Amino acid sequence: MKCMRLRFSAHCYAAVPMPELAEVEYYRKIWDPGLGSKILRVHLHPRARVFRGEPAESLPAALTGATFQASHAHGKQMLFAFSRRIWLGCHLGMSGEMLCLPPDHAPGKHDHLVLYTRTAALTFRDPRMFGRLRIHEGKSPPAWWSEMPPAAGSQNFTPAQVRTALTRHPRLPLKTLLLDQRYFPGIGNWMADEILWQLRWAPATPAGSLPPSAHTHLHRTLQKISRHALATIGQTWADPPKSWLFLHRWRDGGHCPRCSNPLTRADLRGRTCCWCPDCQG
DNA sequence: CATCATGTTATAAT
DNA sequence: CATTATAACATGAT
Repeated sequence: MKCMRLRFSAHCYAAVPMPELAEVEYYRKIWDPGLGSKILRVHLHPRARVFRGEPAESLPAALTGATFQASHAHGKQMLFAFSRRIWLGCHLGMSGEMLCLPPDHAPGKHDHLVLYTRTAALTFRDPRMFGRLRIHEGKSPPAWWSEMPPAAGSQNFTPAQVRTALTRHPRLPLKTLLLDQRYFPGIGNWMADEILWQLRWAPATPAGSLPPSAHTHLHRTLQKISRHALATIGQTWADPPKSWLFLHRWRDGGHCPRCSNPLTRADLRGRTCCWCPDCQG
């Protein structure tokens, strides 16, 4: 449970996995102790649903004897590079987790992939199996990786990218659109709520109803929140400031850190949404 | 036992 | 065809 966020409630601590942009960046680094090491053995989970159509059976032969060379994160995607031009893509889904365990670790019920080095067991664990592992062989990274648009924290993230999303989907609620990884890679449920709360915009606002001047505001807020989250959660799992919605939105009964009025939590297009009906009326 | 979960995707509907 | 809406996926915590 070491890698899970601990969150205080009235009577207990609860473990919560939260695989959005900054959390993914944090998890990416968990395998770092294995960098430069040779993979001595590969364990595959017999069910391995997380491989979904990938030739998982080929992995042990491909990776045994290979060297773990580098890791990258982009939005909610991770990419691990090995020698022999082998690449391993990883998405944490809803409950995925990377672990670096002792080299004698016996694979658990939800450990879908374990790479054993001399000193560590690099593990991908995912109880709900909404996560995904992908295999690629080649000199360059796979297309699904290279073709992703810039993430919101990146220098290359442009107001034009925001404008395209808003104009192409004018009837979608802003909250729903912000979760679309084709335009905003890495933005997940808490980040989308945070962005709209900081902008004081109602989550259900149709994307097409914003004036052009608002596109700039949205672009700026996306960048600010992404960069701040990467600098805190992404580095040390530290919480963002208490003045953000972040710490107040996880359960019913929370209060707006700006106006102290009760927050609303409700379903919006199939996802939990939290907002301040006063600030974001 | 019932409800809910911070993600994605196939399919249906507009 | 482009966009939008919904259900399904699997498991664990409360």
